[in-house]
Amino acid sequence: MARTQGSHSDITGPRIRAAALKLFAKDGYAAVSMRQIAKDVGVQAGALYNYTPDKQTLLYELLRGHMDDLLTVREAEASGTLAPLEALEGFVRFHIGFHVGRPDEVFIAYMELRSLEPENFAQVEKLRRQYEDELEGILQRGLESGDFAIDDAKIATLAVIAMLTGVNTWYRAGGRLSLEQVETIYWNMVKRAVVA
Amino acid sequence: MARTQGSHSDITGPRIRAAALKLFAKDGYAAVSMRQIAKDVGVQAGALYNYTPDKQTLLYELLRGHMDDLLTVREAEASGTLAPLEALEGFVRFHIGFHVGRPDEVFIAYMELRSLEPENFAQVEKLRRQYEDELEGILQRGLESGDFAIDDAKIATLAVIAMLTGVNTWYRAGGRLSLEQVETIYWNMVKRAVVA
DNA sequence: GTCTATAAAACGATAGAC
DNA sequence: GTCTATCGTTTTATAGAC
Repeated sequence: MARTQGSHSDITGPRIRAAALKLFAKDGYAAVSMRQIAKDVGVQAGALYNYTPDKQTLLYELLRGHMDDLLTVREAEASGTLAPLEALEGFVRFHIGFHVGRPDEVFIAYMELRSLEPENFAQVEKLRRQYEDELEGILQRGLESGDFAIDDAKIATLAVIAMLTGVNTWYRAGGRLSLEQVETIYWNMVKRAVVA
Repeated sequence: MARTQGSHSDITGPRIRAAALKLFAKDGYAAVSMRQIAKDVGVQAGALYNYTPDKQTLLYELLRGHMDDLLTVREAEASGTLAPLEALEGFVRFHIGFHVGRPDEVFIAYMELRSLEPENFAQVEKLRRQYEDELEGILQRGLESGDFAIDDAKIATLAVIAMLTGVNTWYRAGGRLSLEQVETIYWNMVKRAVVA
């Protein structure tokens, strides 16, 4: 007989977040009900409220956690002492590698920003801006050193990030190209687009 | 006294589509109720069903109409006789100009694809693919003629479109750069990224 | 900590009067 | 063609038993 009641506080919390992440990515925050999340986890809807005060907080914590991960992992890998060209290559390869490894998180981080209430939106937006600022700094340094030839560092930043994040719309592990090959193809395009 | 009843078939239909477009873009299809759309138009919810059989069809017709516009306008402007370089420049400038002029349509065409039921999704997706194929053809021709130096025409297609569509996330008419300047900045980046 | 049960509100869609 | 009224369902969130 399967147990239908009992204490599972250690595992139910993460399972709720995993289910919410998967369902929000597939159907969108507004289209997913708390009952669907509960069913996916294997508990009744009321039990979810032992782990989150409401649905909005559940979304916010997913997006906030994703941005925290992004900045933490990036900080551990980045080096401030590289020349602009090497710094840019490092950023491009990092961005692709990090993002293709977390397709659901990346998808909701982009698609569900508007589902956040204003205060939550502002928090997440600040972190996203912080991430973009690193790339803009690299491009600006390369522009001033003469290594890069771009018309506008801010626009180039947004253009490069849009191009790189687009990988997630088609890349699937196990396809005809390895991750390293994909990184190299995109790095070649970025390099040619901005390097003098 | 404002009239509260009467016949307005000529204008109510377009007003419903305009309101739905605006609200879907702002809050997302699933988060917008028929009552909200009706309120924005200035009619009662029941009246909407004189113009659309259901909410899903309303979304489908918006997305379908946008893709039809895109392909129709593009067909009128495109020329099959240009050399790869000129054809590519024409595509880049067209894409940016068309998309920044229709921010709400572009936004829902991308964000609400998943809100379409399978048959509707397939229809819209086919048109999107058709649009991408023109760019892929230009890049493939340039690759074969030796005008372009890219690793993979399909990936370059997706990379260029992702980069160009990203303009919509930040461009606003009346900002510090004119549309023509923005087009030129992006064309410079695309040109350098793919031209041999 | 999870269950069952339910409160209170909102939803998509329809019926019938005018 | 639009209105009012409503049906039947689903929603988020809570209360209280275990």
